[in-house]
Amino acid sequence: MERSSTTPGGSARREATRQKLYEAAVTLIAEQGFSATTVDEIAERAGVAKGTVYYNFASKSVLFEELLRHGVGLLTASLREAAEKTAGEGGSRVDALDAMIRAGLVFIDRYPAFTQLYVAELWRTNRAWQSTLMVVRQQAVAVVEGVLREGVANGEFSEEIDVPLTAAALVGMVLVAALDWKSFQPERSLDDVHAALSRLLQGRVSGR
Amino acid sequence: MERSSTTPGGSARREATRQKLYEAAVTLIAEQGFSATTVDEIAERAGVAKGTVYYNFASKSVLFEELLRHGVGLLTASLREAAEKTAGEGGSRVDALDAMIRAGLVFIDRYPAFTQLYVAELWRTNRAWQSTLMVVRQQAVAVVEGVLREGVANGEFSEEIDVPLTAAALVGMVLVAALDWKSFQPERSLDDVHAALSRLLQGRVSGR
DNA sequence: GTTTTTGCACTGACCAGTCAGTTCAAAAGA
DNA sequence: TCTTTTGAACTGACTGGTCAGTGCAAAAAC
Repeated sequence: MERSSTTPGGSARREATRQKLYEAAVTLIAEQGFSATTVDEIAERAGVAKGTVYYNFASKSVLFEELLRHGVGLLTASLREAAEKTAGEGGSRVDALDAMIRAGLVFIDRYPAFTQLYVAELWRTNRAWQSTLMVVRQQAVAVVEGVLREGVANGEFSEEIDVPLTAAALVGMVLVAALDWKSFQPERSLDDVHAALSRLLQGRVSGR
Repeated sequence: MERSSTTPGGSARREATRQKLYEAAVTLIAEQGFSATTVDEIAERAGVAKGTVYYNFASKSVLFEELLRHGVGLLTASLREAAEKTAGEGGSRVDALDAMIRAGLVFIDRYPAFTQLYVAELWRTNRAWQSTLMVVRQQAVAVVEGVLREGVANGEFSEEIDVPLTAAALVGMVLVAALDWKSFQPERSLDDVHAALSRLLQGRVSGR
């Protein structure tokens, strides 16, 4: 009997094949895009028969959709943790933003293929997983927006900032810088990249 | 007789059909991705026979590649113009960056579909048009890097900034903010968005 | 009279999804 | 302990459809 593919309660075996399929799919789709990646390729790279893909996921789209949910979930948790940690330590909201930048970089460092694929899909319209994507995106961005709002509330940030737009800009800054890092100067250290972005965040670009 | 599809010297008529094909392709590919978009669809939307597509372009890939070249060329020219104009007016390099942010926003406002498609392809590897894309990307980013270097040279920016990384981060900031603007709050004015990003650029976020 | 476009039939490769059958570990039965 | 049964998990050949690209004669545009 088939089981709903929305995760929980699967056997350990099943969960393991799912994981293998995610890993295979993420790199292939990051490189080639969703439509150019065949189910046969995914199965082959995962070391599994094609039928197994369909035993575990209702369709190619569903596999992809769950992959998105899974990945963005990890990112959101990581951002939230970074924000809460600095709050617990009594750090300023700028410190929280800085910690989140680092968390973002760590994530992208660990899952570059996922990040790539996420960016490639995010602003597309009319795709099957569009609504799923909106939901998870909003969860992640909301963490950044939350910190900005706290900063405005306690006077640390100007009341004139546009919270959603500034959040998007900050995310973009980290995203694009990190993807360029991974693509074009992968030998650089995370600390190095983090330092450059910190500087930009704190307006220590102009002046000396 | 077939003609090389690398543009110049085409008749006005031919150039017009090419343009129609670009416009049709850009929206379709932005929405669906390259592989999911069929040549038949492109031809239909352009109001042209399928054979005409192949009379004008050697293949689907070549059509797309020329589209990329064309679009990024427009962007680069626009950025360069913005940078040179403020230089001519004796503005500071921060002013130049600000003018380029505006130029970027204007571009994205006018060609949202192209921008979307460009972002979706930029960090992919192993695609046919990969090398073309690297070249045009570098042309555009180089304009930003140039302004940053001038700023460092004349003491306006810290010598410690990492030019390529900061350039990437700035591009990312504008790109993501603008795509979010177009996708989620399209009613806002360009000036509004520009003001928010200016503030961020000039470090007027923290403090009041 | 040359270039460009049209319309349309055709091909061959490719691919998402299906399904009848296999495997095997663990439960039930002896 | 050994045997049988069960069913979840997996397999891979197969199908039906799709799509990039071709070929070509006739029309339209220049």
